[in-house]
Amino acid sequence: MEQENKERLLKAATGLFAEAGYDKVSIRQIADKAGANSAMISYYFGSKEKLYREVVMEQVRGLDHFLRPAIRKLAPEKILECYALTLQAIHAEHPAMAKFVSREIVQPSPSMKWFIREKLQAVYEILAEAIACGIAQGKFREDLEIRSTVILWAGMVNFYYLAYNIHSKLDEVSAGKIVDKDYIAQALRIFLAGIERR
Amino acid sequence: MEQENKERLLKAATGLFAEAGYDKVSIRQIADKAGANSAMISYYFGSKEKLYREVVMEQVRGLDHFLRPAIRKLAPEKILECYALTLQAIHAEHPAMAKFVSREIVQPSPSMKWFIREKLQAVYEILAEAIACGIAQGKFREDLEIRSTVILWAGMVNFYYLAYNIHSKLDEVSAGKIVDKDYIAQALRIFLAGIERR
DNA sequence: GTCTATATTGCGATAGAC
DNA sequence: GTCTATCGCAATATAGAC
Repeated sequence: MEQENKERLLKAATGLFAEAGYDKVSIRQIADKAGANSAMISYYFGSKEKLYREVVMEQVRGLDHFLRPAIRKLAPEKILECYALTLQAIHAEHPAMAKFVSREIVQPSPSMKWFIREKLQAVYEILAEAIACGIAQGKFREDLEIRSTVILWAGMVNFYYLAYNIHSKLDEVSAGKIVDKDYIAQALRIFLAGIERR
Repeated sequence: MEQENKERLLKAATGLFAEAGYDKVSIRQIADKAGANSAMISYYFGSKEKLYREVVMEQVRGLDHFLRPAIRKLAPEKILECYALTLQAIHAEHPAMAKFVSREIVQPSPSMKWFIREKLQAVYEILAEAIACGIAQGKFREDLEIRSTVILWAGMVNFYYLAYNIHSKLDEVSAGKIVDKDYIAQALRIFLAGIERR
């Protein structure tokens, strides 16, 4: 019961930060949403920035699933798929989370640069290795420039979550919305068909 | 000579906003960079927000090249290419510009929502029509879900600029950087190969 | 641990001299 | 048109009572 407040603050902060970003959210808003006092943020986390840091770290930890050593042993196309599925899983757990991760990719908070850079570098290296490996195995086209190819795949996957608020409102005429799973599946189909050797 | 200050403020604001975003930039910073007085911002633009609005509008106007009526008459794959080239041109003119456009796509400023939505809707419709048209002409696969396909292409193009600061520092070991033109060319090759009917 | 009250800072905006 | 000085506000952080 004692730690309940801390947990509620963390949860409230996650939702608000994800929705509106660091600057647009005040510690009072967070405290209100958590049903706690704003002074509790300093008490538990030290400062708003440290709270934010904790939130981001918790979210980005979702990427660790993709960073398991076992991943590197998969077939190249499976590695690409796994990256997309990991982000999808993060997003499924809480619709605001992947947006969070993506936002930190685009504009890392100053105090988190080291952390983000380290994570992204690791993710990048696995994807780059997968592409290189696929080329070496004759599965992917030889003329692929590896770095661009990695960014392309990251773009196809991340942009969907980044722009979620926008595209979910576009084209409202047509029936139904895009389903995450279908989007990812189609992305993978198109990308693999696009880089496959023929 | 009289209007020089206004112009310099606009220029300084563009650079700073593009780099750090609206919230992280103060009117005093803008004035300093422009070598002007912060009171000049109210004088010329009315408020910080109106200055921002002017900056965004000027940047987003770059998209108008893509919104020319003549575009719709091009072949589907040419339309896709034109979208990418338009963003590339925006970016080439000033390395911070496309990032700007992309950021407003991801998180439109409250006061600009109407404007952004309108522009994006128009861009989206042209791209969606191009995809639909390509399918009808038997050029693209029939199983493509149009909305997802549009977002995929937008993602491939936009994410490159969004994440520019990051990926330009990744993989520093390898020689040279990715050239915008080459990235776009490869993106188009992969995407078209990925959606083409076979 | 929790709350109130407040210290402190930095911001956007403006009044008014020149 | 441009500058200085300052107002008013909102935000973070903290001291101190309970």
